[in-house]
Amino acid sequence: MAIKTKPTMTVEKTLKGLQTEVESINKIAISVDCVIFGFDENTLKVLLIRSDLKKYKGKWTLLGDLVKPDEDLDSAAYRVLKQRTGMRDVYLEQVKTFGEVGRHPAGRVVTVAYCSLINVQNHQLQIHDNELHWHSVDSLEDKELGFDHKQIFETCYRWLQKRVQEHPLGFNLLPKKFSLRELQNLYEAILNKKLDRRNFRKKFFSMDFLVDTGEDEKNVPHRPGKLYKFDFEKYEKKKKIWAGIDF
Amino acid sequence: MAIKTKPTMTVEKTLKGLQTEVESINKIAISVDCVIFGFDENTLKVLLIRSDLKKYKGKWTLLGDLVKPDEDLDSAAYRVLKQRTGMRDVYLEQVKTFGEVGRHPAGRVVTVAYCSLINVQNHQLQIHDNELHWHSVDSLEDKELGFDHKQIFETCYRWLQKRVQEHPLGFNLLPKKFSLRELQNLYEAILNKKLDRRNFRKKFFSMDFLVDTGEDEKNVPHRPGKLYKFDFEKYEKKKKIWAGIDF
DNA sequence: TTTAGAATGTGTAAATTACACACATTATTT
DNA sequence: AAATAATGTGTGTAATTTACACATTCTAAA
Repeated sequence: MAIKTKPTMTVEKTLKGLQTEVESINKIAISVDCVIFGFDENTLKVLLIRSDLKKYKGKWTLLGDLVKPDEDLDSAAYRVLKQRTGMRDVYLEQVKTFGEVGRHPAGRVVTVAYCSLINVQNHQLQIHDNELHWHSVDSLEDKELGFDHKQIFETCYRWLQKRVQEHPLGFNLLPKKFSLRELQNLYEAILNKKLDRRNFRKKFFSMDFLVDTGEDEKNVPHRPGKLYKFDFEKYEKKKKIWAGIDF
Repeated sequence: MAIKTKPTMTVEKTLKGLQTEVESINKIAISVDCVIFGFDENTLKVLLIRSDLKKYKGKWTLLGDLVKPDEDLDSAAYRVLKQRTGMRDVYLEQVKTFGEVGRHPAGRVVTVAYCSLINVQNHQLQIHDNELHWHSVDSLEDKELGFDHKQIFETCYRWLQKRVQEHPLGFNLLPKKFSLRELQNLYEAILNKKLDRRNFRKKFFSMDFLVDTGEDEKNVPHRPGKLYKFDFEKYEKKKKIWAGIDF
């Protein structure tokens, strides 16, 4: 290909000059917002907090905070998570950035949305704020959220629905050891549809990442199922390259 | 689930107060960077420009700019694209945000990466900057880019490879009317592997979104192929819900 | 202790989809 | 007119997905 070009004066910017430019223009703040999913009572839930902003008084919002000047984006998201839930070592992944001019009433704030998956069983006692609550994903359908957080939530939820079918994220929502019924309940809750039990089992067994712990469920009012754990190491070694055109 | 909670003093922030907080903290600038793909001479290419920063003199970089305080992120990306290539109505989608503390030498700059796909044929005369050039994706492998742009490019390229198999983006890289060979060449270039011609055709015909224009290729030194166009409207109506657990 | 209930655990046949593969056709060029 | 080079099409096989039913095991209640 022949691109027609003509020489131009190239103005070389100095580091100093650009620094000034940066400082003069940065009237934009940046924040992170976490869509924190949990799975409990066979229901997919999201952690929300009451807005501390008068304008949105009474409205539920995602957990978020401004990013500090010397802080990585991921670290900021992680900090929010730790501060609000007391949890460490949780699954956290960036999903999308929302930056419409009018999205925040206090001025220009661009926010980076993160999706987090936590195991509610291990950590339920660590939440100490009265205004922090789990909401079933279903119940959000007709709930208004503050800011553009409804839109952010929906983006992250759709992201999760797709992602969970291609990567083994779901296990982050379960205890280390889980029964296949629990796993299926989780997938049914996330995807919001019934799955065939036998085919579901076949699918997961054929992937060959589930390890039989030798233990059974305890305290269930019926025949206990076997408990499995997910072999992340084996998965990392064997994971597939995506292939196949399909739309 | 019973979350143990205790009442806390909730400090209600006023809009004014938060505004001050935002202003005091916003030492972070935000930019957009565009990974602009084109397809020419059966090769996937990326549009790069010479860094205007002394530190990266001589290095190629992505096209980007700081986001203005009163400008949406998407608009900023679109502006960069229009300014540098003179093109309108192009495919543009946000991919990921990069915000590590040390990523920019001039200070803290968080950048939102966009992927753009353009039809080189329609627009090749619009590029007027001598320091703006197409680089084959292959050739980037052993080229150093300025800033963290190599990483950004790689993220966007992998994103494209996956995305193009699930959504009809690819057509944005081709003329409105194209032969199946061109389409296959495109996919082979993006995915960097040979595909079976018959199965490729079968696949696309069975999706039933290709419309026979009745025209043939012109000026080819062999039997001309039929020209097709993609029926985006039909696609929008019929598009599938993704299904199938697989990892 | 017996029985009813409820969930676990397993196999197979049919249908669909993916893959490998070969030859006749059509236009161009010499 | 013949050689070349790419287009255009079909079929058999393997792999995957889907639909579907019954015996087993443990719990809880009678």
